[in-house]
Amino acid sequence: MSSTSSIRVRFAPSPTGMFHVGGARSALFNWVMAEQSGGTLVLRIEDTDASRNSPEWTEGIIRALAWLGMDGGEYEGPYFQSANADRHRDAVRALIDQGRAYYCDCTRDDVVARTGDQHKGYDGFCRDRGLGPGPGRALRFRTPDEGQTTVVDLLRGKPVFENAVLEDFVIARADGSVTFLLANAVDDMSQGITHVVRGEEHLSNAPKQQLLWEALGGEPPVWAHVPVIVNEKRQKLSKRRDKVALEDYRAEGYLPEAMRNYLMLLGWAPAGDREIVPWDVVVEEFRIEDVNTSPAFFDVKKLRAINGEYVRALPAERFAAECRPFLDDAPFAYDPAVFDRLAELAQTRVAVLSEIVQMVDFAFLDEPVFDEQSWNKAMKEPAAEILAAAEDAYRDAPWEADELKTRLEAVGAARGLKLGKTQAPVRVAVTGRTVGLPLFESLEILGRERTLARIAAARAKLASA
RNA sequence: GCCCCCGUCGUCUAGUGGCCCAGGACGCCGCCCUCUCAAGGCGGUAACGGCGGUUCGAAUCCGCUCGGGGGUACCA
Repeated sequence: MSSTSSIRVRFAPSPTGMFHVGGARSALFNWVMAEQSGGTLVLRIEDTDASRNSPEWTEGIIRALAWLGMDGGEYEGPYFQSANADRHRDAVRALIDQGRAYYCDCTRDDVVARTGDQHKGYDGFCRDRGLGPGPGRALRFRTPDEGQTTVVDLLRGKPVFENAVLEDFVIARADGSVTFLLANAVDDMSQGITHVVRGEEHLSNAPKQQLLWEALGGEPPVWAHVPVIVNEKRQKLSKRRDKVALEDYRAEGYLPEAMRNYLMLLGWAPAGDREIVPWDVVVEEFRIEDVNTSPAFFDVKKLRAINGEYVRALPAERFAAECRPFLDDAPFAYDPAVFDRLAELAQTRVAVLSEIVQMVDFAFLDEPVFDEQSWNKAMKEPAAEILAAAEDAYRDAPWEADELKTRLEAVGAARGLKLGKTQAPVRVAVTGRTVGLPLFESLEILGRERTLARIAAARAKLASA
């Protein structure tokens, strides 16, 4: 991207549902392009379908973009497509005057009845009927009968579409409202958009919109249709069947930096064997023309791994701070000072922030959770004996991790057991689980009184079983 | 059906005629470290969809074929 040309890109979501990862990736691609070229990113909310829009979705989009790093200062807008109705109407008027649009009273059923195919598109029935405006009449764009439309696409070369196979598509509904194809093109035109970067599902719209640009006297933009993101069955991610809401990932404790990094990796890679790269490196090195042209699978496992990298790289106090919202939602009250000590032990063990809760809950719950599997696994012979000995050994021990470890080691050694075996019943008695934070540091933080009480409780339970 | 796009390990990718009997990462497996689990270290598993060309030489170029996907709405 030359720095002299001032490019204008846009992200144009429709507020019809939860903001999803596919949209996030499109937004990111556009943002990077604007950043690296010194150009402008325009945010336009495409709210022309009143029946499916809702203000809450618009707020969700803006909130999600902010989470990803795009606050109001990163883009121009938001503009609302519904506010451009005058311009849309003018464009429609111009098309009618030019004879490029005509009225049509066919219903979907009429068309299907004639063509016998649910997916065949409009058959041009009303092309030359000379219908005027009226109830039940939509306005269609008359596509050229011959010639071809070549779409210049940064990722796909120059796909050529025969104009003859482009159907006469609807530009204004019977109620007068305009459709996506028209509104989107007119807004791009009037907002001076130079590069349209969007999902591949729009590729077949490009020739239609380009025809509109040309009919309206505009110089068509450069297109870049990025591949769709797919699920494990290699189908486009769907809000219905796949987990795609960005908000869900945020709520689980994925970091925006990690999500951003991962999303950029879908179809693109920095030079060299690098994957974890800070945003400014992405801005510097990303080239839209290098984006892969084949669909990419949204792999949560990989996202999780990358998130883990970012979590571990966090300064300790920031890690603790990021964890706090998850603890606030947990079913117990916690002492921040105690938590800070535990956080240090937990940081390498947490890949997704929400996991922090079960990592530290033992320290804040009155009694540890009861996990049957853990209990059954650890409380086998000679668990009762070990617990009894541990209780004795700890009763007057200096309350310090190393000392606690040494004493339990001795308990095990007396029975020919390694620490790995000996610690299991103590761990389950105190934390409820077989896996968790380093045990002796945990005990030190928990304190003598509660540790002994829990060991005693476990012994009692074991005895009564 | 028609139009368009796509095809390297299970996954995300590197690779633009020789550096590739294909590199990295995630996953998976094993070993080391180790109080559990992680983290970390080391090692392993595993791919150019197929067939024909072009070329001294092809993952890279061409053709065909097979496979996958997107679109085909008075949704966006």
